[in-house]
Amino acid sequence: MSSRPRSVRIRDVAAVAKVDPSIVSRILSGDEQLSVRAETRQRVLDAVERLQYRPNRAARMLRTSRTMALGIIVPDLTNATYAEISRGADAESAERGYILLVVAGSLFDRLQLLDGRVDGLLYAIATSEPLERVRVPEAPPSLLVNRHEPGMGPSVTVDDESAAALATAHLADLGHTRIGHISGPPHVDTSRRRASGFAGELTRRGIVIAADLIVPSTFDERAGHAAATELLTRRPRPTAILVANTRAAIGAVAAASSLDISIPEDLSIVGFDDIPVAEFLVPPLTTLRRPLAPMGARAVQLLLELIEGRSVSSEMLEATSELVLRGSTAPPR
Amino acid sequence: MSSRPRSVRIRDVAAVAKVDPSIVSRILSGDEQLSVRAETRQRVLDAVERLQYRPNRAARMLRTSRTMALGIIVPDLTNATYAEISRGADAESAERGYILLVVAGSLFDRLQLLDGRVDGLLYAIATSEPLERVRVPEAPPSLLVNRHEPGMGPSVTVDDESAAALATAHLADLGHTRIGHISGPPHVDTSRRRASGFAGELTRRGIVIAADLIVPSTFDERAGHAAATELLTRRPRPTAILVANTRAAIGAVAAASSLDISIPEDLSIVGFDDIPVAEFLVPPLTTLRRPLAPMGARAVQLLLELIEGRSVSSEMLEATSELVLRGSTAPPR
DNA sequence: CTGTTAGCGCTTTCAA
DNA sequence: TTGAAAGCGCTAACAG
Repeated sequence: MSSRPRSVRIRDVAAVAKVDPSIVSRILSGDEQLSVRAETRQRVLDAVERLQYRPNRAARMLRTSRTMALGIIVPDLTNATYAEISRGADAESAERGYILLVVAGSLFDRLQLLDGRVDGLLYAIATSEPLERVRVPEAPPSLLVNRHEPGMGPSVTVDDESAAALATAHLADLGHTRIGHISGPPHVDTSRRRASGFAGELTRRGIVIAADLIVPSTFDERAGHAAATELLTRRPRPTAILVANTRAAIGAVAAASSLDISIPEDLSIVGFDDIPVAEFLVPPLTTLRRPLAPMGARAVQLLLELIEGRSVSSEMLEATSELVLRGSTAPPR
Repeated sequence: MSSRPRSVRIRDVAAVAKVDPSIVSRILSGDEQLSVRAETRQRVLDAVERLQYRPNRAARMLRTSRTMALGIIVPDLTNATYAEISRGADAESAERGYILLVVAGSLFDRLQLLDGRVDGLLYAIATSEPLERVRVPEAPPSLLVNRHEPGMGPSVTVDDESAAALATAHLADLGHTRIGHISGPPHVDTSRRRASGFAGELTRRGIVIAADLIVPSTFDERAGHAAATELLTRRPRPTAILVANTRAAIGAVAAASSLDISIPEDLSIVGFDDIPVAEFLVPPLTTLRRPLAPMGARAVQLLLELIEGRSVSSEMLEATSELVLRGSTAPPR
């Protein structure tokens, strides 16, 4: 039961350096206005070093009403897409002197516990989170990432529609005409933009879209498996599928295998988001590499604007998605 | 540039309820000692409700020297094993009134930014993080999870040795005698305990262990691919491989496929950790389901002990691992 | 059963 | 170029 040693306070440093605490404070926070003799500054720095002084975070927060932390809420930590978005957000946060805190789970549950710990919040929620409840009193400035929702405030997205069109064009170029789409939850705009890119490209090429070849799903393997099974029992069977998420695409590959359908001979598959596992599936998965990290980084920039009181409007990133060609796509046989 | 409205303070609530701020404070923090008239309590609660009062976190932290937050540092967010450990830790934290903050990256870089934001820290670092540097002044009470390191303070692990033995026994029972092991980094005790469980079980059965059938690797698909390629070009070739990590196992499956070796006919594979994707690989992967969430939960319990000043010793969980039989293992042909 | 008081450690405005 | 003073909002010991 060792009681922890009392920590070093700014006044201890001041005493050692023989200056006033306010001088120490201003030196340490890099106050531009301050003019101080080089020798005095050195004395202070030495004292800080010698005493191993670390400012008390709570006191600083109380005084400045700033936490210098940002949060990102993700539906679950298992999703590599969010991991990548977070990575970009994290790097940008660090750049700006903030720490990014990742919290998993439902937004609504977490808001109270997060209250007062962050200056702003990124919502990376592609799931069916009841977004209406987000506008609660304890919510700090916030920004939606990878999703846009009218009335929900500003957001950052990428051009999912063009990405879907790019993948669809690839499949059509290979000669596929009966192409299915396993889409995300229909109430999420990201899903709708992808579906519309898919349909638009087919229309542009004069390929008729069978309505029953678009099957909604969610973002995990099991749901992808179920959706693909449904799609692959349709007659005539699609010869290619664009899957709106790589985890679901993995499920789709498994479903094809259960049905003894070979990839890519009998079925081509393209998945959204080039997560690390994609390259090592059998066959390696052709994917759409969306600019996820840049999206996370941009989200932080905009959130910081918001925190500083400037108004911000929703943005779609200029950066485009790239098609990563691997073994899961081929001409129909 | 709208300046945010000044927030409601405890004294505002006190004024409305016509009591002293200290009464409000004690009612809200559930002070047992306090005896207060039911009617007074109600007046306070009503005022809190009406004013939408939320205590200022920084002030509370400053006063109590407690943040009521715990942190967990993971090497990267992409790893489903850590995600599962975090899930368990998160649930237990919530139970105890704490929030769990997840931070990705290198421990050493993050310590400063995390300083003062958490009461304790879980290190879920299976990588080659230079652990010596952990003992820096700004480190709060901490606990190692999924890894034990002498001199590094208390840890929580599970019985990896028995788990490895269990998987090895399964392979031997199927009739395999030439079994390889793709292990984790040799300087991590978790890897060594697995390798020792593997070797022990073979010895117990009188199976000779060829030293060149144990190949070290790290925890991702690419490394697993490389290690498996190495292993599968040995002659005579192993007919089964125990892989110390599921991401590496995925790489191993890919390597077998590149070499035209069929699973499970020509090669059986067992991976550590039953991550969601395992069930949907082709073939579905036989895995060891370690009690990851319980390990995370127990880690939080012990960390809380540590924070309360009690001394804690390293623990290995009683809960055992379970072998999840799927399609990647079969008798040798 | 309720109120008074002091102070956590810091930053910032103002004065010298 | 440096110092003095005030106060952020809360809790806890003590007093009544």
